[in-house]
Formats: sequence, C-alpha cells, structure tokens
Amino acid sequence: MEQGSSNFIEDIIDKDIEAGCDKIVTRFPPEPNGYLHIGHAKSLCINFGMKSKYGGECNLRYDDTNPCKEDQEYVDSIKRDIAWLGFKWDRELYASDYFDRMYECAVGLIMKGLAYVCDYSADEIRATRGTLTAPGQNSPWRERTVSENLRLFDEMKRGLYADGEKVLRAKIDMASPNMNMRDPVIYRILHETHHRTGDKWVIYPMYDFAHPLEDAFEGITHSICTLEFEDHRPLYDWVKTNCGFGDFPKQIEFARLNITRTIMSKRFLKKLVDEGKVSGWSDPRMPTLSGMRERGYPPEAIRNFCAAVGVTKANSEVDVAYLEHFVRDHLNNTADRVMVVKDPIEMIIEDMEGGELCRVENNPNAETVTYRDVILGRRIYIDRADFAPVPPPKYKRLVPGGTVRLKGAYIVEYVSHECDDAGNVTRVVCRRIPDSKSGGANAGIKVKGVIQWVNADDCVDIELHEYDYLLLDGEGDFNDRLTPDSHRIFAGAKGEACLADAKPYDRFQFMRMGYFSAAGSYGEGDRSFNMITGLKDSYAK
RNA sequence: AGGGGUAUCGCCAAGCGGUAAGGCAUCAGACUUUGACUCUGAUAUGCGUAGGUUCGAAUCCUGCUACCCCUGCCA
Repeated sequence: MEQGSSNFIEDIIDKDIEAGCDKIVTRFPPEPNGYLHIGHAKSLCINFGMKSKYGGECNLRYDDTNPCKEDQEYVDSIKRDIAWLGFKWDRELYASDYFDRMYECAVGLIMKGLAYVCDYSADEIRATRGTLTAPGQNSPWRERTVSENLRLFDEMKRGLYADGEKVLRAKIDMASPNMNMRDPVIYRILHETHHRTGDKWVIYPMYDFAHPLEDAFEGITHSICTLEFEDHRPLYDWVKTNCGFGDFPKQIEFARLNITRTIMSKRFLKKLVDEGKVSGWSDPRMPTLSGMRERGYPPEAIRNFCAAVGVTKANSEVDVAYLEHFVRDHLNNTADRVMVVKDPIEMIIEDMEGGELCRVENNPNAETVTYRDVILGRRIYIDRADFAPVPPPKYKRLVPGGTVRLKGAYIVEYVSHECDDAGNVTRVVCRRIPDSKSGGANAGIKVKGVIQWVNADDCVDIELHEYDYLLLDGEGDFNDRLTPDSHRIFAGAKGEACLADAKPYDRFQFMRMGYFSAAGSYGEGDRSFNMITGLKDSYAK
C-alpha cells in the first residue's frame, strides 16, 4: 500500500495519537435507503484507509434511524458492494441496536433539564425557529418540569400519541446563530414498522442525537463525514458531552466527491430506478458501485482513483477522465487481450491452403506472458476501418498497393478488393510475405500498421455492450438533463454483434470506447477494438 | 455585521516564512507485431484580490471578492 504524504485528517489523527489516543477506530455509516455509489467509495477508502494506516478498526454501521426509507435490500447491497471494493469491516452494526441505550440517554438529558417534550406541530416549530438572520422564539413548553417531561416522554414511547403530536427537543439556545442549535428535535413519533425492530418502537431518534451516541457506544475515535455536517459539529459535541462522553469521538469533515457529468444524488438515482429509466440500481450505466461492477470496473481502479483524488475540504469536481485513467492503468497490466472485429469485411489470403497455428500474446504487459493459439485460415475477417481504398492522410493500415501486419501472424500485401453496388468494400484479397511470421526470416520487415483479424471458420459472435454513462448536462428538471446520447442508450441501442478470436465467454464486459483504442486522429470510435476490449469475468459471479 | 466553510496550471493536488512537487488532460518527439503501453521534452515570474509585516510571503496580518453549506418531526 502506498503511503505518501498525509492528508489533513491524518494530521489530526497523528496529533491525537501523540496526545495519547492509542487506538484509532472509524466507521462507515450508510443509511440503508439506496445503493452505494462512487461517492461512497471515497468515504470507504478514507475510513478503511485509517484502519490500515493506523492498525485500528473500522466498523460498518447501518444508520437506520428512519424506518420510512430503509429496506433490507439496501443493507444487502451495501454489504456486497463494500466487500467487492475489497474492504473488510471489523464489526457489522445497526443504529437500531442502540435504540434502548439511546432512549436512556434521552431520559438522562431530561433529568438534567436539557431536553423537553414540545407539543408544537412541525409547522409551528418551523414558524418559531426564526430565520438565518433573526433569532427564534422559545417554545411555551420549554419550561416543563422534569417529572412532567419524563411522564410525557414515556407516554410518547408507549404510543399514546399520534405521529407529529409531540417531539422531544434538546434545550439549547433559540437565539443561536447556528440553526442546528435552536432546540433541535431529537426524538419524533413514527408509527412505522422498522425493517429490524418491527413495531417495538414508535419513537425514533433523529440523526443529530443518534449519530454521536452510536459513535460513542462503539468507541469510535474519529467520526469522518462530509462538509455539510460542519454546522452540526457543535450539536454533535453537545450530545456527546451532555450524555457523559469525553473528547472522543471527534467529528472531522471532508469534501464529498464530485465527478464531471456524473450524478451522485441518491434522489435522482432512485428516480431513475423507480421510473424504469434503467434496469435497476445495478444498471451498467449507473454510477453505483454495483453498476460499475456490472460494467466491468476493476475495484482496484476505483480504490486507486480515490487515493489519487485526495482528501481536502475544498469543493471540487474531478474530471471523469481521471477515473478512466485508473481503469486503463489497471486493465493495462491485468487484462487479457482478445482480437475483435466490430464491423467485419472478408479478407482472402490467396496463397493460404489450410489453417495455420499462430501464437498470440494474451497480455504483453503481464509479469509472465502467456499465449494462446489462434488459427489463421485462407478466409478471415478484418475490420472495415482497417482497409482504406482511399486512405486519409497519415493512415497506417492497409491500402491498395500496401502491406499490413496481421497481429500475431504474417505481413500481407494487397492484391485486390471488391465493392458492392453502393461502393462498400465487401472483400479484400491479399498475399502473404513469406517467412514474415514471428521468428521467420522476414519477420523484421517494418510495416506501418498492425491490424486485428479473426478466422472466418472458427470465430465466435459476441455481444458487445458499449455502455456510456448516464450523461447529464445543464440545469432544470432531471428529465431535461439527459443528453441525446443518453436517450439513444435508453432507446436500447446498446448491443451489437461482433466477432472475436476467443471462445465465447459467459459474459463480456467492455469498457467505454477508447479505453484501449488508439489515441490521435484514428483513435476513438475508429480503432476502438484495437486488441484489448474484453474484460472477462472481471468480478466474481 | 446571521453562522459555518473553501479559494495554488483546463481538472485534482502538494506546500505550513526561504524563493511554486506530482498526477490527469493537452502539445511535440522517440519506440512499438495493439496508432495501446512505455520513454523523452514542453506547459503557473505565478498561488482569488488590494494593501501591510519581513532581508525574504502561496505560506503571517488587515480589508475586500467569489463560490459552497445551514431555516426536515431526512441522513
């Protein structure tokens, strides 16, 4: 593991260690109300990174304090995605496991005179909260006695009140410039069935009350979250202190990940799923971890990307090309190459009789290079883009009168070609240059271009998926932000038959066009299946 | 005079008073049985802005400006 310069969170932890904090414990606390996406990967990498850097622990904790939005399907997916990314949590926990202890803490606050039952409706609370520039007003129930609060809170718990009839509020300061401190609601009544505790509870703690307690109960030392919670830190500390905990846990905030053209709002992603715009949370076009897995992203690439992006408090938007760089980087060293012909035209090698075995490297960049045998017959297919009757400037592949190397096989020279009525090339006839195969006497002859080919008799059809992201641009309603590209994909134009030299795989995953294509004038879109394209079984079934 | 944050190359990002790392992207070459990979070289007299302190400032001080977050019984 790389351990370059440290980030600001590590600086804080280093100081805490110097001051005597001997074991670092972090946690990844998703609410199970959706699938994890690439943005969560950053948080995962940070939290689990602390575990590996400091030899501490990192817990997986489902923050399931709102029964209205949570579901078992989500906890299953979260677990699966974290494991796929390559992280191992120390303990798997649920906020709902602490409901009893949290209730006791709330009672403790009441007894200290630091919490009260308020009969205001949600609207009334909003109306008396004040504004960003004006202080709020005290609730008329703010000075209820401890015993009355205790009785009322117990009645809330026993289900004597309807949803919204009463709440428990922390008694802090209605004039605080920090809105979060204006007597925040810490318990609300919700007659909902919880996905784990069932109907045991009808009151549920709010995030601001629950989270510091969850952290404290677990012995979390550093509670790492995103920037929008900075304003909540005073409340986090208030709860922590008044419930009897010390310096730790300590909340630290970092800037969430943004990637160009990539929507990472759960709300939007859920809408896509609910409206059937995609096949589900795992649709390969989704920026969810499971969608990326379906699409063939190596988890290592995602981890390397997160490490490279760094941890700061500056709002930023990382170019999606940076993510793609790490995908190429990883695949370049690990992926087996396969020759693929996307738009086939026939090539006849007129001086060939039967088939001849050719040895092709699976991955020239592997530590130990392996080979596969491919038969070169008299009749093969090459890609339409690899022969140009009228070559554009700087064209390096086959042209009338020219030569080209068939990857892993012979150099062939042009003899003739045929076109259909529309002028499209239908067949190219060539002749081998003798002994030009690897190891042959003429193998050293220089040719400008090397092209892929598949043997006509034993190549296989494969289904090519050229998924693109869900591309989103501009402002306005989500549906207006889908680009024409996305619509095209939504229309179902995603599969295309191709021919490959390899045996049929259960499943082919193709990275975005251009990952392994040539750069430059004949790059993307033209030679996109330039040798590497297939990612076979890049994830466990 | 609401509060809390952030500002270093097109995009990330180091730097923490001693004279602007690195990566991505881009451009130019070399190499190549993937126009890939790899390799070379180029790319901020400048660190939001205006002043100040200092022998010396992206780093310290002051004033501005821009952007982000906060008025859920969501997390």
